[in-house]
Parts: sequence; C-alpha cells; structure tokens
Amino acid sequence: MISEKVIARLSLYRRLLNVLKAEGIRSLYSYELARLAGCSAAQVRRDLMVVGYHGTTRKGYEVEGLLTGLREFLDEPGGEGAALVGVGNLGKAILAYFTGRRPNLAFVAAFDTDPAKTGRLIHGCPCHPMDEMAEVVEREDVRMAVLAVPAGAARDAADRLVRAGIRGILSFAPVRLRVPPGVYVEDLDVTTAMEKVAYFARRGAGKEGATT
Amino acid sequence: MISEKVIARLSLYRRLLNVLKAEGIRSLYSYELARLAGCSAAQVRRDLMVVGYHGTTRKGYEVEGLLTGLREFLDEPGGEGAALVGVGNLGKAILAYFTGRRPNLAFVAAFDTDPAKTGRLIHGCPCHPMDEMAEVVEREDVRMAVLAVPAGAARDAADRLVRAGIRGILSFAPVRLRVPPGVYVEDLDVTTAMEKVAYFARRGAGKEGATT
DNA sequence: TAGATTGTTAATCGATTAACAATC
DNA sequence: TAGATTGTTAATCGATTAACAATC
Repeated sequence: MISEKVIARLSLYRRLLNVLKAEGIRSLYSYELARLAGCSAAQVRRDLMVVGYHGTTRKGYEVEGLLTGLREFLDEPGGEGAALVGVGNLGKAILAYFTGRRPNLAFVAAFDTDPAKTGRLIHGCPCHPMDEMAEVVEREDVRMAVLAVPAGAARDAADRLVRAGIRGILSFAPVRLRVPPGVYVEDLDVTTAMEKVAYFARRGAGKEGATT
Repeated sequence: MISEKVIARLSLYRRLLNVLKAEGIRSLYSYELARLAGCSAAQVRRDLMVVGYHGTTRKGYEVEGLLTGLREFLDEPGGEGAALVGVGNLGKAILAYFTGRRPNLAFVAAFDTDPAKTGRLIHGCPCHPMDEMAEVVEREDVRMAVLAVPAGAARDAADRLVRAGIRGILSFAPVRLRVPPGVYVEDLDVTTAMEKVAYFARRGAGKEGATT
C-alpha cells in the first residue's frame, strides 16, 4: 500500500514539473527535483519508482514523460468529478480556484441549504439543495466531496455524503468526522494550523523554512 | 525541541476538551481522550506530560486543569495578533471564522492590493494597503500572518511579510515559499489535499477513517 | 486489599537517508 | 575510459506503542 506521504509528494512533484515545463526545461536530475521539493534525492528516486516512469543514468528524468507517468498514476482516466458541500466564502473560494484550472479534477455539483444559492450556477457549477444529494451524486458518478460547512453542520453533511456513496471527503470542518471503514477523510484543519504557526513563530521554527 | 506533531495533537486535545467541558464532563482518562483524538492512550499520556499538567492515578485528568495547562503551554499570555494578506473569498472566510471565536488568536490587520477593500473594516478587522505592511506589523506587534493571495502574488507577499518582521506564515498558496531560517511556514495545500482524496477515494482508503 | 491508571522506559515500527553496484 | 547518475539495499533515524513499576 502506497503511503499518503508518497501521494502528497507526487502531487507536489507534478506541480513543480509543470512550472519547469512552462519554463522550457526538458529534463532534470533527481537532486534538482529534490532541492525544489525540499526532500532528498534518494527520496525523489524512490517515489518516482512507484510511478513506473524510469529515468536514465546520466540523463536523469524527462519532464514530459514524467508528467505523463504522474498523470497516469494519480488521475482517473476520464477525469474526476467532485462535489462541494457548503457554498459560503470558503466554498466559493475553492470553486473559484478549481474552475477551469484542472481539467482532470473539476467540481460538477455543489450543495447548500440556502434556497438563495440553489438552482443556479456558481462559478459554473450547479448548486443543488441538500435533499438532492443522493440523486445528483449517483447521476454524476461523483466519488469525492469537499466539506466546507460550519462546524455544527459537518457531521450531518458527512453522514449524508457517505449515505450518498461518496468514498473520499476533504474536510475543512474543525471536528473529527466519523465515517465507515473504506471512506477516506482528509482534514485540512485551519485552527490547528494557526495554533502551530502561533507556537513556532513565538518559540522559533520547529522545522526550518526552505532556504533554497 | 517539541515536534510539530505534538503541537498539532495538543491543539486537537484542547478542542476536544472544550466540547467535553461544554457537555459538563469534569475529568477523563487518557484512553478516553485517545479514542476521541484517534491515537493511543500512551501517546496522550506522553503528549500531556510535555504540557506539565499531570493526571492522578485512578482519577485521570481534570478537564478544567488540563485546559488551563494547554492554554499556558500553547497561547501567548496577552493574546496573539495575526495579519491576513489577501482579502478574497478565502481571506474573508478565514476572517469570518476567527472573528470573535478565539480571544487568544485574533486578526488585527488585513492587507490587500485592491483600493476598494482597503481603508475600512472587514469582519471587524482593519484592511490596509500593502505599502503599509511594515508600519502596521510593527505598530500592532504582529508575529504571524496568513497568506491567502493568488499563486502569482505569493512569493512577493511572503517576502514583504518577512521583511516586515513576521516570524510565522500559514500559507494557502500552491507554491513553496522561500523564507530565511527562523521563519516558520505551514502550508495548507488544498490542491495536494484534493489529489490525495481523489487517489484514495478511488483506490480505497490509505488510512481508514475513524470508526468511533 | 485488589484493581486500575499514570509516568516512563524498552521494544517496535515505519519512514528516511546513506551507500553502492549497475549503467550509460 | 572516467565520471556521474540511477535503482535498490542496508543502515539510520525518529516516532509510536507495548509494557510495567509506582501509585492511589
């Protein structure tokens, strides 16, 4: 089983490689990618082996081929559709950020309790009332969702998502969600992140910032 | 040196304890907190030792005393003031979430390039033009900042923050920031988080979700 | 007391890095 | 070729857990 950390680094490598590609760079060595990603060259080489794209001795890795390998490894072939629950400021920021930017990962449905928001497009994404979740998720074949509702509504919304068949949730809610085994939950906890920054800003950095 | 993971767990324990306190629970055992936090009882006991608040055999930990210990350990005595850079949808969501909720961690200044946003209060927080950053950060004695600007503006904004004397940055920008040693950067990377969820929703959960 | 929990050490586990043969 | 980089194993490192004496 491939660890979460590896997947996170592969995602970072892809983003870095896209920047390099835009700069016209065609190939690079493991230590060059390592320096950009802030990890060791051995780690880059190990990570890239799981992707199945191999470098060549003395020539390193080709940017284009590596990007193809990463796409085949990370992405769903036909593109992945995601749902958003909660179209407040945070939800709108996420919709705005992903709209048009990532053809392989797009929001195909949003849900909100507020009737003023439902029944129309928000950043190009149709917004439905919560009651239609099960139906829309099945029709659009959605497997993952982003949870951006207030803390008090998070558990109920997560339960609805799971009942609707969602298999992965990215949650911004400051509560631990209870989901059945097999459903993946990733917490993006702004409160804890703020408290970590406050602590280390005061006491001196835990890890040092990247100095490259 | 206390690791980032320990600080993150202490922050989580505090949040869980606040919920328990609101429910009228006065004391609890390490394994009870462990179950709520999703870790082992031994880890809870080890983590709480660094706080300096000790439990008693057979009685466990008192919620009130433990919360006091956590506050003394994690928080700046007079309260910590934070700055926000970038008052778009994401920035506004963060301001709205923290306003009034956490007396010990409040936004005292926001910055934006848009003249339509500067010179007024947004969710109770004064918004300044970027040029005034150094002056405001010094006057308000701000040590930490949240970076919620578009990707292209992130590096410049981070450089300005560092020059203004900021010691900790919580960044939502999908780029690796380059900061001098001693400045702490915490990345809350929504793109990578989305790709992790997409991957594990498809392949089956990496870690299983909490089943409690 | 007997039983259960804490504080703390030793053992375990997993992830990372160092090192090096194979290769170009 | 000589030199440098990849793929991969062995060694290292740090974090987590198991275990248990001390304690109430």
